[in-house]
Amino acid sequence: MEKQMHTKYAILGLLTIGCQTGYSMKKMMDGSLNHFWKISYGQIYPTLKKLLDEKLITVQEESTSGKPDKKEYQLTSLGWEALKDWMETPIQEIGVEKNELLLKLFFSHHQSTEITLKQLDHYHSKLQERLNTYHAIKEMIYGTYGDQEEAKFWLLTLDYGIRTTEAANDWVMNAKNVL
Amino acid sequence: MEKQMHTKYAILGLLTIGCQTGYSMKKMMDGSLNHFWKISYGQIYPTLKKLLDEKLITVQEESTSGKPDKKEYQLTSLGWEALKDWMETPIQEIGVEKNELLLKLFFSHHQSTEITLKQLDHYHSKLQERLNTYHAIKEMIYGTYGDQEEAKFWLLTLDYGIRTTEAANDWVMNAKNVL
DNA sequence: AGCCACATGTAATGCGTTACATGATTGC
DNA sequence: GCAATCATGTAACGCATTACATGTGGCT
Repeated sequence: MEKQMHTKYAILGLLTIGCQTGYSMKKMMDGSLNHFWKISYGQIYPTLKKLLDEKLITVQEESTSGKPDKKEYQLTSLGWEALKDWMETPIQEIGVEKNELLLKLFFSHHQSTEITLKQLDHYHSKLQERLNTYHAIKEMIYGTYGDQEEAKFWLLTLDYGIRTTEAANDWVMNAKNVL
Repeated sequence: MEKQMHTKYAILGLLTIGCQTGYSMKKMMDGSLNHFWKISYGQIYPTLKKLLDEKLITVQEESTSGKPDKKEYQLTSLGWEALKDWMETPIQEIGVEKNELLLKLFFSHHQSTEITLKQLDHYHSKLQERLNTYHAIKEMIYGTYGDQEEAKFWLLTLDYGIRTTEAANDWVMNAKNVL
């Protein structure tokens, strides 16, 4: 198996939840997976081409009447197998998120406490923004997909974001007291 | 200012806390900043060269007697200024950490609950490992740097890791019950 | 003799973003 | 008429990792 190629499996996965075009994959990512995954067209289209080469997907070009070209992709049985294998494989390691605020804090000894507190406050407001976004997505999922079985899993991933962000918030509060 | 170039400021910062060689910078990163930042020699040495060009640092080559070449870098006043500016600039956005477990969970509707639970258990053990590492680093910092003023900030960054990892752990426990 | 820690560096490669380029359909 | 949404795609660039290449000093 390749090194990373998570993008590949992300796309295979998206094909199983109703995203059949590159465009709709991007939309889904931006709308509902944005808190733990991102993808750009610069990855999507070349990857789709690659997946075709590997026979993991097939395509049906729709050029019905005047409509623009639209390519609808489907998983092949090979594709399903590849996805299943990946889904069952335990993750090798938890990624390290680079955190610019922590990097700054790490070197903050040279700096006035006042400025450090300002940075923490600013970070707190960013976290708060993020929490608001998460709650908005949650409502959206309830509204738009509430009846679908998949929604359970989608809400779980959101809950992860909410809990860890709240923990970060608690940390900020404590850090401000310690300084 | 350049797009990202966080690496540049990470190196400037490391120069202020006693890491004067590329080698010791890497060691410090691996030992104490590993939970929120990583760096490789492939970045360090080219970046040091660049910082020299920009006159943000200077170098003293030590070739005393038979010893191997060793380059000790120092911040110039320009370098201090650049670092200070960066330290005071509020971060533009909180990074999105790609989370492979969440990606898998997002598509788990097609999969047996048994396998999903296995994935969660495995993730839990990874989180636990990470927590152990964090506590070990905490002890190390107390022991090695406990008297230095910087230690306060270093322990705060660790506390961030501990709190968010514990929150992730709580989430796993809850997710297992929900499934 | 062999291994580990110290120490520096480059080249190939991988992964991803950004900016660009194009064009139809729908709704105001 | 104009903006937004739908829709596909590429080229240049940036950032970082990995593997390679080299060498000393000290300890066992």
